[in-house]
Amino acid sequence: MKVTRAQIVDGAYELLRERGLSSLSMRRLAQDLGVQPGALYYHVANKQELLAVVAARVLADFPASPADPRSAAQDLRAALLRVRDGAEVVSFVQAYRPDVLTPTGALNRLFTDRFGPRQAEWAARTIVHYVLGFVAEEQNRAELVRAGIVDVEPAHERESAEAFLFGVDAILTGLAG
Amino acid sequence: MKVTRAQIVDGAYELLRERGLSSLSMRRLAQDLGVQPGALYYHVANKQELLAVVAARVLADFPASPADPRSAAQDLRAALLRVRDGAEVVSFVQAYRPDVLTPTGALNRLFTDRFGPRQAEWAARTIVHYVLGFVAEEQNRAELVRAGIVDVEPAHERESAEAFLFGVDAILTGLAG
DNA sequence: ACCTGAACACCGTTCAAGT
DNA sequence: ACCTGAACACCGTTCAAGT
Repeated sequence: MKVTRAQIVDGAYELLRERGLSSLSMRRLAQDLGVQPGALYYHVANKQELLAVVAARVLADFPASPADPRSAAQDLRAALLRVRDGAEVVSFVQAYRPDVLTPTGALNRLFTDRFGPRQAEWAARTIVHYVLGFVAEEQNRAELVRAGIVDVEPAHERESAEAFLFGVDAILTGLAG
Repeated sequence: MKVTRAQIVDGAYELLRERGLSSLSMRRLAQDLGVQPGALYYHVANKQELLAVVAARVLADFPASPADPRSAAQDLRAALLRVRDGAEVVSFVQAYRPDVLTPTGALNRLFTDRFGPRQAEWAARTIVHYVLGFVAEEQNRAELVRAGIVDVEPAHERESAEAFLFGVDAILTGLAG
C-alpha cells in the first residue's frame, strides 16, 4: 500500500471533522488509510505538524479579507463549528504556529487604521481569544453530551449566537471607545 | 502501601504545578505515591473527576468576592499562572463542571446591578473566555519553549500584563457603554 | 523511495484475587 | 476496606529490514 501526504492530511481532516479529536490518532489514521503506523512518518514529521496542517484547513473557508470585525468574528465561529473540536485544535496550533492563524492577521489589518501596530495586534488577539474560548466551550459541551457524560440540553443555536454576539459587540464597542 | 483521597489530590496538584499537564498521568501519580495504578480508582472515579478537583484547587486563591471586574480578571490570571497549564486544565473542566468555576459566579455577581441575569451571565463569560484564552496561549508558549520546540523568547511579564489589560479594559469599556 | 514488522516506552481503566 | 497483579485496549515514535 502507498499513501501520499495529501491523502494523510485529507484523512486526518475527515477523521477530525466527523469523529473528533479523541479519534484522531496516528494509528487509527494509518488503519483508515490501509497502511502501517510507521509509514505516516515518512510523509509527516509528527502528529503536531499534521495537526498544524489540519488546523489550517479548518480555517480555510474563513475569508482572507473580511469586511469588518463583527462579521469576521462570526465567520471565524462558523468555520470552527464546521469541524468537531475545531476550536481546540486551532487553539493548540495557535501556540506554536501563530503564522497558521490567518484570522489574527486578517483582524489585525482591520484595526490598523484605528490603532498603532502594537494595539492593533492586541485588539485582534482579544477577539480571537474570545471566539476560541467561546466556541471551545460550545464544542466541549457538545462532545460531553454525545458521550453521555453530561445530559444538559445544549443551548439552541439561536441563544448561542445571541450570547456570542453580546460578547463580540461588547469587545468591539470597547475597542471603538 | 495506603493512600487517601487527599494525598491523591495533593499529589496530582503538585505534579501539575511543577511538571505540567503532560506529566500528570494516573500511572505516574500512582508511582509517586508508591502505589499501583489501580489503587487510585478506589478513591477517585476517573481522571476527569480528579482533574475537576485539581482545577478547583487552582482557583482556590481566587478571591470569592472580588471588588471589581478589572481586579477580578487580574486575580484570575494570577491564579492560573501559578500552576503549569493552569488555564488549560480549568478550560477543560469548565465544560463539564461549570459549578467548579467560581470566577464566573463571582464576576456574574459584579454585573447583576448593571444587567439582567441573562446578560450578567454573558458578561461574566465574556471576561472568563478572554482570560482563559489569553493565559492558555501564554502557558502553551511557555511549555513549548521549555520543550525546545519553539525558541522565541517569551514576552516579558511587563508587556504581557499590558497586552492583557488592554483586552480587559476594552471588554469592560464595551460592557459599560 | 517508501513501506512493513516489530519493538520501545508509555497511556486509562477494570477486576479477580489477596490481605 | 483497600491494595496488588495482571490484563485489555489503546497511544506516538523509531528503525532495521525488506521491496
